[in-house]
Amino acid sequence: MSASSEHPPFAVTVDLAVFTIRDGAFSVLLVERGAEPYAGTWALPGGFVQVDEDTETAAWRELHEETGVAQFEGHLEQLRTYSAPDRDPRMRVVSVAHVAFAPDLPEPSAGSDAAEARWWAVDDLLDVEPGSPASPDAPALAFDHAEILSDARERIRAKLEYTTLALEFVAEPFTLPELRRVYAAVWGAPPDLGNFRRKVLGTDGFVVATETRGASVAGGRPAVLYRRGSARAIQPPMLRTASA
Amino acid sequence: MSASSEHPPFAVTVDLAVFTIRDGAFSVLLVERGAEPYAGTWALPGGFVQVDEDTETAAWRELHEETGVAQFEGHLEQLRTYSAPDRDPRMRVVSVAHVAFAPDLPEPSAGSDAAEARWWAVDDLLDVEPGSPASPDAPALAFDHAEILSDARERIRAKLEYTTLALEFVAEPFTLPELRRVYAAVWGAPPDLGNFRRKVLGTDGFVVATETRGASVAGGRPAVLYRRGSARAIQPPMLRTASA
DNA sequence: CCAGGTTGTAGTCATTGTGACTATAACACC
DNA sequence: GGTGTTATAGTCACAATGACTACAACCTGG
Repeated sequence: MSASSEHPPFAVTVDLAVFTIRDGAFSVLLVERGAEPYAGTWALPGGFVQVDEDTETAAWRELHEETGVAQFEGHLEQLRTYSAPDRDPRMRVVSVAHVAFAPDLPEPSAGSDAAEARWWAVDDLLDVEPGSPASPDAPALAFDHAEILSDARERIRAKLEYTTLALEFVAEPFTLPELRRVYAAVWGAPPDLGNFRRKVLGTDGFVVATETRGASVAGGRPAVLYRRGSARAIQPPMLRTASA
Repeated sequence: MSASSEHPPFAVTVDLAVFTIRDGAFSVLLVERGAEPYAGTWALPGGFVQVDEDTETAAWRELHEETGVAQFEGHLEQLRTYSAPDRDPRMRVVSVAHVAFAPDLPEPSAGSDAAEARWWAVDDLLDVEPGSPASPDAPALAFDHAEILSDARERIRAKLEYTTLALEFVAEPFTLPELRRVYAAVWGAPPDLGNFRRKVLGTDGFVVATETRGASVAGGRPAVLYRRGSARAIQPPMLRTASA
């Protein structure tokens, strides 16, 4: 890096898009802001990075603080960094956004400073197609969090195609229809039933069958129970089709 | 974000992995560091982000300064952010790495503070497979730049599969064999000749044929000249095969 | 206890795309 | 004009997919 004479001080934060599936809806955790700016509006959870942390450590820490879940079972990865000079009116802030996934989590305890925290259906916050807020009673998100959320959703939609990331959204043991509902929730439409089964079962290490089978849920035939396999990639990918 | 009492000051930098194809080799621009730390070693170009810039603007600015090319024709995108607490011994630095592509560029003028700047074949700096430095006379890179470079290469290798990004490495007009050499250089082995043509020509908007054809280069049949098309995605992707 | 709705599982078939080839065309140079 | 080199065109078997149909296993209500 150049020996430019000035290196202005920045504040570095992490923002978290924490996703889960709740009642069949692809949902994200938001906190209501208690302080200015944007007091009273909803925002992605996050916080300042400490001096001795990298951003991923900070993200894990904030995740535990905000969700109150000590044993967070799930996945966390960096999304991208947002650095528009005017994105925070108080000071010069650069935010490293992260994405996290988890099976259905309990309703979160209100965080330290957050007035409230709750799950929101993503489709109520964003347009179905990537764009600006849509739903009438949807809250406008603070800062550039609508953009972050939109980017995060697109990242997940894409990753479901070529990774086994959907497994992070289900608790073991699970059934194939349960796993399929993850795809349906994230993509907005379910993949074809038969083709989905063929693909999942045909991909070595995607899921591991157990001997047992669950109880019938809604009057139908009970489904076989599975556990997560060790495979992380789906090759060739399972594409979301335009139709369904 | 939480109202944590402390928000320690960080320096924010951008690091750039600028790639081109030189003499058939996938190459990256490095600068020799003139100042401590790591004086005398080679590093990715980069610099501090100014107060009124976002990181992408800073990356473009540094790119112009380092390459001396005012009219940089190419593509630039964010890679990811590196934030290990000890990555810079002087101070707490968070670096947002970017990746840039360009057709063959002139040998760069030495930047402001850089003792020297030149192109290096990426395969001389990194192991062929993602990992640590390999080549015997390869310079060890400063900071965590070997990791950044490795991540950048993998990003590009992957993006060639499902985007038309390879077009950014060739100057118009170009021939299909020229475009194929881009894939060969980045992937380490050329895609099958016939299948490559079928895929490129069969993807609407990848390339646009011109009437003219070039001169024979090495005693062979002259190839038809093409221009970049408007398509940005390749669907389904052109996969790099294990064989070639 | 049987009928009918509901859900999960198994298999089919035409179509598309690919990997691995072979054959032919158009040039340069000797 | 032959020979080497490079570009272009086409073939063929195989893998994977999208869109289906048929069947199995469970529930509940009459």
